[in-house]
Amino acid sequence: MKTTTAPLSPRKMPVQRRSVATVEALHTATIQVLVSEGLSRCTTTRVASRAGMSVGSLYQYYPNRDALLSGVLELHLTKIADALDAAAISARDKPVAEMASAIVQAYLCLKLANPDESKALYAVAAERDGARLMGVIYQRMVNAIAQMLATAPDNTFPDPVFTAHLALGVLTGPTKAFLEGFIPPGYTEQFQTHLSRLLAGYLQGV
Amino acid sequence: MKTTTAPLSPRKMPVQRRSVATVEALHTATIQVLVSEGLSRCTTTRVASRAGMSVGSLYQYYPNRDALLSGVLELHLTKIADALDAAAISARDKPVAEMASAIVQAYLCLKLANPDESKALYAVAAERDGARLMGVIYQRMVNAIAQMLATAPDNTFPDPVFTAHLALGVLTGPTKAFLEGFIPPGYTEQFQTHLSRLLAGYLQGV
Amino acid sequence: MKTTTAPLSPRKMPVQRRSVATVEALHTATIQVLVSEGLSRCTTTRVASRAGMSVGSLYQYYPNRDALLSGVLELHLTKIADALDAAAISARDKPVAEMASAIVQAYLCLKLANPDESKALYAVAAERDGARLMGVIYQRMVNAIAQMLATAPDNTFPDPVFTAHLALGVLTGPTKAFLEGFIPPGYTEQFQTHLSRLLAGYLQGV
Amino acid sequence: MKTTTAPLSPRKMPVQRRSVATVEALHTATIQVLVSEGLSRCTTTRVASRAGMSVGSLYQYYPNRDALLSGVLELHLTKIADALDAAAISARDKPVAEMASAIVQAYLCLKLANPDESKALYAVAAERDGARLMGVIYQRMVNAIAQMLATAPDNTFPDPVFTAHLALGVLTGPTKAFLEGFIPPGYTEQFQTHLSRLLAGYLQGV
DNA sequence: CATGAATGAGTCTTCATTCAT
DNA sequence: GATGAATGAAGACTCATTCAT
Repeated sequence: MKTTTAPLSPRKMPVQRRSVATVEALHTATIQVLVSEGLSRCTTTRVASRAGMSVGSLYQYYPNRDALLSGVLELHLTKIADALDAAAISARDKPVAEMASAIVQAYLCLKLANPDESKALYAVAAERDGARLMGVIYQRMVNAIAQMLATAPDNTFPDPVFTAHLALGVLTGPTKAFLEGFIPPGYTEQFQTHLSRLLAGYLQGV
Repeated sequence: MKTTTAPLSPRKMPVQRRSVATVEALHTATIQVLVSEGLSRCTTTRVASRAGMSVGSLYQYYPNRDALLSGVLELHLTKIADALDAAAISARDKPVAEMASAIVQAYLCLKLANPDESKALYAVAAERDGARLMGVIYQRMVNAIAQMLATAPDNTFPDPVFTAHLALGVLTGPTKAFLEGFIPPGYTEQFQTHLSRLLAGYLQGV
Repeated sequence: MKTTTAPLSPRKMPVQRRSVATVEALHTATIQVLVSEGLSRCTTTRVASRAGMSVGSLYQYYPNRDALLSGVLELHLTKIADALDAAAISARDKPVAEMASAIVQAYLCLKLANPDESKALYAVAAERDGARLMGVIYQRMVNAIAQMLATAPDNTFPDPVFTAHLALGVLTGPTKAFLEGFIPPGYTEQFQTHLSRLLAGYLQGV
Repeated sequence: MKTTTAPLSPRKMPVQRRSVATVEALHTATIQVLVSEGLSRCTTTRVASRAGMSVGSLYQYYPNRDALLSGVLELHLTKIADALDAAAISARDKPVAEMASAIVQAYLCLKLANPDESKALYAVAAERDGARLMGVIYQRMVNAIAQMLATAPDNTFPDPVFTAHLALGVLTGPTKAFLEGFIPPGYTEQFQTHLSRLLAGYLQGV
């Protein structure tokens, strides 16, 4: 499928290339099925056929349904953690207000970029395996934030990790409400502004 | 469901009593199974037998599995919304700092009282039907908060509903992290203090 | 299915009665499918439908396919071991020639009574789980024979267990050939006679 | 299968050499997989990869899974039948005691040489196709023994074929018990002696 | 009303086999 | 010829739901 015949090094790449394309197709299909049918009706067969392949092929790339779901979730969470990481590093030694808006921006930017994906994955993250994964990535993000906070020139945090926990919670909570559609989409602008302000306020006041 | 009619005729009492007890047993059992087996393995048979009855009896009280799950979730969410409602009403006309701690207190008090229940229900809330329900209750809570905010003597909110959205997000986000065990349980004390301060800071600064 | 409405104690028996009948139906069906389709095509669905029930019902009685197959095999082997046991006990203190014909008779009697069953189960016994089971029952039979041999008035066996092993092998080997149809069915008479004589000869000569 | 033509043209040699080697590799791999995974998990892919080749290549040598399994079984049985044949021919005109030990020796020698192989193939022989094959080879062996018996100088067999059947059964039964590990390996020595004596006794007494 | 056996649709997963490269 | 990805039929097993007792 999708035999993107590259002009360069046409020999060995195909294997890699096809794999990557296939995996991507599966990810996309998984999210589509998740969105359109919900987690419990997101079956391997359905995902495979939405991805334009047979079940058998799906199992060539993922050992089982959980692995597929976890894989998709992991990719999503990793992208966000990476972005947050990068933002947290860039914002080191900046005033806390800038730190706040840096991570809010990084987090929202990705989350709101693919709202469907984000929303669909909440259910996956809530299941057994998903929660485990969440925990791991969550810690990564907390650490990134904590380390950033420790460099703040205009404030000293007695317990940066704990503060980071709250900061991350402040990010995730309202964002989820936004993605679930509880907060009307018209508020997008304000949403980001307020979140930054809210977070900055907290960080300054600790 | 099955609103066994008014408590007028005393002859019906026993029946209703039994019903209520049974429904309660089912709720408890559901949560236990949810905790021990996870959502996907939370089957009607398992719930029924954990509740000490037969599947058939379960279906006397709930028309199907989804209704059972929704029922449990609804009860949980309603309790919280009620508590929040009450707190929001009590805190009217108080300074925003008091408002903040009032709703934080009300929310946390219930959520942390049955952490297992709360945690188990995240998965239920993430599925189709659960999300619908969440939306409804969420709006209730937002409204409660918004109306409270409108009475604040020390601040005027240009858009109380929007502010309420953020406020609620601030409550849910960190709390979820806490319940999932991402934030170590040792922080319980600090957690509530910081959450109140965080929220108060925001409400004062809007 | 097969509501053998007994006249006596109609209340609680049904559960037992139905179970027994159902299990029996499953055993019979299993053997029929084994005979007609072979082990690899002996699927749970096929067995269930041959037994006149749904797959689900089958799984109410056996946790999985292996358990079903093992169950059928076990019943078969146990019947034989029981018969052999009894024969071996009866033949204690008898001359070895009588011992020989006693166990040959007991073994053949059952094996040849249901040749289809016996034959069909060879494949089951050859698979993983079957072999384990075989080992257990085999030891039982060896012990029964060995203990019988130890009481022989006209011979002393230096190692009755080992002799019993060979004796049992002498029973199983030719019998299998017979059941598989390698030895023409016309020889039934002679078969038993020769087997007894063969065994007696060995036991006398040790 | 695929009887790669005679060794006349030397140009073909390499090809044939490769074929033979490949087939051998497949046989070995099949037995290894059989031993380690059991018959039902002995898949073409697994066998191929254990043999260091791709599934596709396997299908170059065998039209399907059954053919592979049958091929391996056939080779095994043929080796034994050949050995028995040879022994039976060599023992012609010898006293029955010598005949007995000749065929016992020939049979056991091969069977015990590769106990894993022998044991693994019992399951294959028990399935549909295997049983057919068994029948064919079994007849060959019976005939070989019968013809040998007919030349015995010290006994006259009224029905040499029938006697051969029993004789062969006496070989296979205890041997299987031995290979399955039911008879402790320590008895190897005695096993052969007793088997010979047992068989000789029978042949003399007919 | 309670019970729990029966049902069978629907899942996940495996594997023999093919065929484009 | 070799390769191994793709296919999809088929099998094991589960579970929501019903209904006879």
